[in-house]
Amino acid sequence: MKSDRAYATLLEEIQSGVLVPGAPLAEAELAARLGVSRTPLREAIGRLVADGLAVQQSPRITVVSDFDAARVQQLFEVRRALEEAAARLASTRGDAETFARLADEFAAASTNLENGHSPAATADYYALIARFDTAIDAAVANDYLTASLRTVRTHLVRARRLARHDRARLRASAVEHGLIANAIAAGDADLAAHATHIHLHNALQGTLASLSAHPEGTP
Amino acid sequence: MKSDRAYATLLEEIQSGVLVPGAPLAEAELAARLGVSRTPLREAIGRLVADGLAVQQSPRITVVSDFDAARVQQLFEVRRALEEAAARLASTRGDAETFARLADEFAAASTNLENGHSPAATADYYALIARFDTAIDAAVANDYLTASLRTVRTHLVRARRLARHDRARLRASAVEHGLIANAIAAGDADLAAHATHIHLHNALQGTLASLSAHPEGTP
DNA sequence: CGAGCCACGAATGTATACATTCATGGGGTG
DNA sequence: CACCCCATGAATGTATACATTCGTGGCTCG
Repeated sequence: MKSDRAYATLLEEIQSGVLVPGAPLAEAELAARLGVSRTPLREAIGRLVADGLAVQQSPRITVVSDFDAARVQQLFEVRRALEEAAARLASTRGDAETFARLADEFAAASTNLENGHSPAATADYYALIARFDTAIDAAVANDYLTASLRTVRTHLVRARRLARHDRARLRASAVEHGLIANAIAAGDADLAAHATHIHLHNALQGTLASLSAHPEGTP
Repeated sequence: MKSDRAYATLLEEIQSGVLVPGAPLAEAELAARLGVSRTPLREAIGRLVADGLAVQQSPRITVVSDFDAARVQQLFEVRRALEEAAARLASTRGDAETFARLADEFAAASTNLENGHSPAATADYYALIARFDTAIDAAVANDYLTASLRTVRTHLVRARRLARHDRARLRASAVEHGLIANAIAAGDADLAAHATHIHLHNALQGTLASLSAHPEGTP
């Protein structure tokens, strides 16, 4: 459907920063630019508002939602709550084999990220995280939790772009994910939850540090 | 706006059970019944889908989402994660005076629910809970958490309707809420989180018990 | 007699025309 | 000269007309 394509395009533009926070989402202009009529475009904007990626600034003006360091902290408060719960539930319900294999992949990714600047290594790593997230969702088998996590992950993409983690942080992240995956594979809910807590603490610290280092610059 | 009214009406009908799980949301029929054209009605249905109250069963058929005991358990898993986190954050950030006063109101509600069958007492109690939720949201000051909790609360209304708690359960609930409010007022995050955990455990048990007692009957 | 295919219809998806509201700017008046 | 009011327009909100797709029913052929 055209409304799906319009939503996907606008989502990508917001996540990638083409549409910056505060940018107005004017129907006529976007409809012309995306080559659809206003009807499917309105539907796309409605979904963005439901996601929290856009907000109705005034009754007639919809803009891209704000996203700064304070918002990142708020996002991680929710992320901690949901991912710790998910890690606990996955430990009880998940398939040990699946998560043991993912732990191995995280170990491999950790060493792979050590070698020089393979430009694809970063993308590969994020793809691995996406597969890990999918495995968590499947293990937890809770539509409400999956839906809430989907929203968090959608916003998280914006945080990743702002932060631009260095290679060292990514390598540490891989190790931390390996710990979580192993804990889930072992069925140790407390360990999985605590490992998740540690990981999110480090991820938040790294993100905030990167944010204050390059507030909006390009280096 | 007409789309807002259509959304509010359909939301109310799903929450109250007029529209049962699996009921198809046909655009033409609903548009005629609600007295709006298909455009704002489509927007309303889109919002229901975003809330998870409706699902696209097939590419062309949207129905009211399922809701049974298993779903209630899933919902409470998310609710536990979010409300425990919210209780902790409110303990740190909340205004002690506000929550001390709410604790008093819960105490009063508890005794008020003891006296005979004042039919308005139940409605008053749910209104008090709504004010408590609002106070939590204000104290936490986290848009992402508030948004996630809003979704949970929306679904929770369906659970309440299925369960039809007895007076004793409501009285116990008031006492439990009083404990949470006092813990937040005292700034004791652990106590608030644990009191929330206990409350949600009891609320889930009560709901599931009521559900298995009257699976769908009218007594 | 059964199975498969075609045609028709009813539904959704999209585009566009119409209504409405809010903002802005210009003109008039105090 | 400044302030207020009204008019004009550009935006959104709504209705409707058009396009498209999927399902169903009946007909035909094996």
